[in-house]
Amino acid sequence: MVRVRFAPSPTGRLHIGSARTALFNWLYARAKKGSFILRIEDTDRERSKKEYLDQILESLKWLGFDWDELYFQSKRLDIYKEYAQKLLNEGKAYLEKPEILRFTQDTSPKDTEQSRSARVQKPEDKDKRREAIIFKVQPQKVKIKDLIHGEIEFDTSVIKDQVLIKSDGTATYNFACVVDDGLLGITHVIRGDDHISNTPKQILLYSALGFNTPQFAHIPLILGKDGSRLSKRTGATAISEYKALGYLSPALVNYLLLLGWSPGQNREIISITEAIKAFEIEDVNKTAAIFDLDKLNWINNHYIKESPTEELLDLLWPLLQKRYPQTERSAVSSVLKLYQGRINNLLDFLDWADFFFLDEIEINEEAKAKFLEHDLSKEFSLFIEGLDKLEVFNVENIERVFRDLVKELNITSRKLIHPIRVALTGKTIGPGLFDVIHLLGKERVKKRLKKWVREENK
RNA sequence: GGCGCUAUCGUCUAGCCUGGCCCAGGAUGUCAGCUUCUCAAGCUGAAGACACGGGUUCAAAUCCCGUUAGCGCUACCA
Repeated sequence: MVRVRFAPSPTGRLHIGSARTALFNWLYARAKKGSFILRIEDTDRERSKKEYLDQILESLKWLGFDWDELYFQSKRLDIYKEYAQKLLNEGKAYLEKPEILRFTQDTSPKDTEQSRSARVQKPEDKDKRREAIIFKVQPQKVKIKDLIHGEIEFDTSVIKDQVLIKSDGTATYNFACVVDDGLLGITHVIRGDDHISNTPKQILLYSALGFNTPQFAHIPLILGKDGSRLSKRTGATAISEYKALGYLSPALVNYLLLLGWSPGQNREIISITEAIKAFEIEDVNKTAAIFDLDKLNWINNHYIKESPTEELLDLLWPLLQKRYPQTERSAVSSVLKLYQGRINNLLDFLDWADFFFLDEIEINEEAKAKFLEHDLSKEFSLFIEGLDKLEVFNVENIERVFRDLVKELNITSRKLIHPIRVALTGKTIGPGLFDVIHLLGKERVKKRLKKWVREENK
């Protein structure tokens, strides 16, 4: 029975990279009909926050990654101590006073003056601090058979003795991780590339503790546009941000799937159910991938285009109410339909279709200069007259009125179409003009056109 | 510094294990054309890559060695 886990720490929102780790774990569990376990690594009291926990859980749900079991490390502190004590009793670990380490260890390049002083305890804490429990690292060769990278060999003689329990009584990441993975019977550890170097330390711990060592699969990291680690600087990084921007969950999952894995047959669009069938962890790439918003947009556009309008409206509705509170839901559907396939995300719609929701539209200055600079009083008045005569105000009739008028005036249709669009929407881009006129309704169209008719013609 | 990971179009990738079908396929993005009332979509086309250097071989993107570059770890963070 396959048992995998995803172990986020609630020190921030769910990151794109973490989400992909979660995805591959979840996918593997579902593909192998195993269990997907969620473990919250909240041992760092200072940085762990309830709101982040809620956010992470919500994001995972939104993406559709349901979990079978849930654990909190903060509730397992005694267990870690117990196992550390066991190693102590067996002579595999020893106690050490906090002071000693501080002055013998400062050899790493990143160990600046600042981080060093940050680590030094405050004098008043001194008495409260107990000795740390340290694991004795035996020099040996450790071989990992990584499902993605193949065989990796480490010489543990270059690894320092590892702290198991810090002098504040809490467990370190590497120790808590191994105790939990061992106790929870994790069979496959699927995690980010950046943990490869932690693996030999953990393997030593597994055997010292008498646990079975799980299989490892280290998936590559996701990088930002500039090739550095994905950070705020390079764009949105949290899943919740993409949700807020109006990206569809299946689209985002589809995109994440394509990052480092390929379903074969040159397929780009794949549903999660199909992915479960086709997924093999061994097929995951070894190379770090750059997060490309253009392609995400393309995929999202595709999913929006394919979605039933009503379903899309369900997703859009909360955003819409926020921006245009007066709107009636039943009126939106037909507008949205015209924009499906034109927008890359739901937020685009709110911007592009604003003229439909606002009474006073904002006219783009450039568009105005280009299409409304000369007097169109005559054309607009005649068009309004034509519309007024219509018994049935539908797209067909509107177009007929327009075509007749153009013929009568002996001008090309584009000479009039663009100015009317700008007058009605404030923009040069948008859906077909006759659809727009029909959607806005006769009264609003007349009102907006009349604004451009000079007094003497009214 | 030490240890480790990685290296195919700008980007995501197929091919690599099992050398020839690859003067490297697809997608996205870019550019051009068609369509058209604009935008988007759609269709057609163009440009665009095996990091570098050595081997092995009749034959190398694919196997071997080296170099370079990027990244990770090297914490009483996770």
